[in-house]
Amino acid sequence: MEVPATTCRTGAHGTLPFIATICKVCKTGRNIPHSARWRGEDVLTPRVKLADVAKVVGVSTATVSRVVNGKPGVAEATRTAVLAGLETLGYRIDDPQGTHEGLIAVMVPELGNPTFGSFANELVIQLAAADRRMVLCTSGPGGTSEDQYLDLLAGVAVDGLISVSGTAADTLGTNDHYQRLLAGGMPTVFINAYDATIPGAFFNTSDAEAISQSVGHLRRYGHTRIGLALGQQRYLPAQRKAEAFLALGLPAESIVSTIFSIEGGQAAASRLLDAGHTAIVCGSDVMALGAIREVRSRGLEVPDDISIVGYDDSALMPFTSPALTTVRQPIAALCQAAVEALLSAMAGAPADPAEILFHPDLIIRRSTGPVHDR
Amino acid sequence: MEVPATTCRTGAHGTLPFIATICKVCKTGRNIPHSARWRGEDVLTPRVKLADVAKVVGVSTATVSRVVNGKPGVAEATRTAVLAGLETLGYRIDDPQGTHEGLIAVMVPELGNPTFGSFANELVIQLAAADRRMVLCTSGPGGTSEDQYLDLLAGVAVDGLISVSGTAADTLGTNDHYQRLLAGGMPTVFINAYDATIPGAFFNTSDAEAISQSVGHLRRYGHTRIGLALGQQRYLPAQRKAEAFLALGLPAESIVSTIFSIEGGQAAASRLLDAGHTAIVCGSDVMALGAIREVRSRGLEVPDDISIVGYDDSALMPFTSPALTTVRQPIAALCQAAVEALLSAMAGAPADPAEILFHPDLIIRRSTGPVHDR
DNA sequence: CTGAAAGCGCTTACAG
DNA sequence: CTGAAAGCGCTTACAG
Repeated sequence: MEVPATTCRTGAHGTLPFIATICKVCKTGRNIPHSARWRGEDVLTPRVKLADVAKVVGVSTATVSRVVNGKPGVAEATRTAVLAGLETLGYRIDDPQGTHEGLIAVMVPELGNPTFGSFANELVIQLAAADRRMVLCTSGPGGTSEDQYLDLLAGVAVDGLISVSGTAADTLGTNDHYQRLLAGGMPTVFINAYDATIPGAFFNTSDAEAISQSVGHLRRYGHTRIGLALGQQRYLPAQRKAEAFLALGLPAESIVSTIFSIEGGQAAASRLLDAGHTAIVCGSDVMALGAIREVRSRGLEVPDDISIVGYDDSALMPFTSPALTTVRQPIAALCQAAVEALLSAMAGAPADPAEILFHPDLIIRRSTGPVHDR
Repeated sequence: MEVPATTCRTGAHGTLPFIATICKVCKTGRNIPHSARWRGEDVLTPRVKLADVAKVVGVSTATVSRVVNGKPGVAEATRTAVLAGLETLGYRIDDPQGTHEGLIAVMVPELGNPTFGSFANELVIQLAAADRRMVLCTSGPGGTSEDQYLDLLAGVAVDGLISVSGTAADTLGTNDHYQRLLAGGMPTVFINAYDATIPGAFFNTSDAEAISQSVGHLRRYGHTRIGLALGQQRYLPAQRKAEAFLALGLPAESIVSTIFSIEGGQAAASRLLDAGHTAIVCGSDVMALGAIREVRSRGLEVPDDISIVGYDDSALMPFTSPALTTVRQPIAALCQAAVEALLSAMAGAPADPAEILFHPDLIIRRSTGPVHDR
């Protein structure tokens, strides 16, 4: 099998680094696509023509053409014979968009946070049940950006998009890519994001509810100096949690924004502990683990000295030390609603721009307890 | 924008459930692909023809054709003018394979196990550094099967494949799909799998080394009744760990195979504890957490009564109760080697079928301790 | 229902 | 280096 030259179609823009790459200058691929090779097509033997099939079956090319294109006015017997001929000769229909089975793309931030893995898992299952295939686009720091993925999707046969905690949750920055995709009619649905300028369907866990459950639980244990450790303030869930926190009569000084990671949780906890808080509500379970680490690094104990509440109820949280009290996102319900909305959008239903809030559940484990004055 | 009818091209096989689905009977899509809509093409206005461009630029269709196809023998000035004309009129080249930028597909089992999330994260980063885009195919129970994904890949523009702990690690069952892809020249690379009948490159963590480190550590603590809790025996890593275990002089009765999950770990531990073992080496961290749960459910403590060793050193294991002693897979090194091999295969380097073993590290935390006779 | 033939969009020797 | 013209594979009125 001959390896085709690795230049773009024009041949004018130098050699391309890899086979089947498109040329950055003219956006054109090579003449013989590399993918044709592993599809098992022999690029050297000419492909089957309509005329070949017509000759074998003993009909005109017109008739074969009609069958291939599903035009009416072909006797059933003839159609069957032609279909058989197409099959045996291996005639391939030229589909510029790439014939495919309604592939769904799912955008998720980095998979380091197990919650996003759970969303992905739940979505494959739900989509598989609807006989859909899903492909995951993970961005994450150091990886491919969400915008790069969205550009990519324009060149790949994708029929629907589910975005989980994506840039549409980022209150800074524009969502041009999503705007363009939606304007073009790409069925799209969002989980844990909201952008009023995007006419999409948004399915979110209620941050207000999560905060009120967490704070209520701590107050019942007698805590009054309650801190809130959040990730980047530019993300909507962080903003909403902060608002809900203030709405409960707690002071703005008790809110610390760092980043959504173990280190971020530890840093936020450090400042909140310095300020004399006896309980900390965290923006994610991962941050909560960082907060616990900070408490212990000071020779204190959770929950004897300090209570910690997480958010997400991600996998394995029952096994942490101590088992984490946290607010469970209703992942299955969220995914089910999102998939349903996506499928109906794909079926042509008119877009119904709205935000639907889902109620979380407080899962009480061992990281919270009665206040203990220090 | 008109929504096209949702029937296949032949129109003879009933209505398709969704727009842009292919017909199960004739494998044909509809006439107007749905994807054309969100790409912003107006399906109702005819597309730009070569002749249109020729007229505007003031050359013959032959010249435009030459430029589009990169044929030689066009004056540079003419070529530039034509390229400009193509651009302004928005002429689109019909690329049946879908022009794309060398997309890489990564197959991973379910993301419930954080280790697979870590592999995915590491691979996006490494591929992004090489200016490659990656798309994740998660199988997992209840989801889309690996074989379904592999079939799908034949219809999508994918230029390379990395399979992590896939069916090629399954010693039962055939790997026809991989065989076909590889035979067709699809650049493919495997992580944590091995199938001698596949002429691919395999990058694996040494199971023998992992077991010998774990057992050695426990023996140093005085344990002699050491059990091994594994997942399905059909998977190669389970088989290899069992072999290594026996090679260390430990009895076959001390090996229990269940499944790779918390429940599997718990069930295996239950049988091993009944048989009087004082330490259990597990096939994954997730199984180890199940084993710890079983120990505790019997009123015993880890590591005071029973020592537990995990495998993977997945995310968050330092935060479990107790922090898990485990064997760390060298994920970064494994991914780096796999990506390098894949890129060179994509660049046309001859396939180099071989298995390369990577050495793991024992991470000693708090779930292991001196033997304590019961 | 079917085919001969005209037509369409693109490519490619051939002539200059 | 460029265009007129023949050719290719497919589609589509039109005639029967």
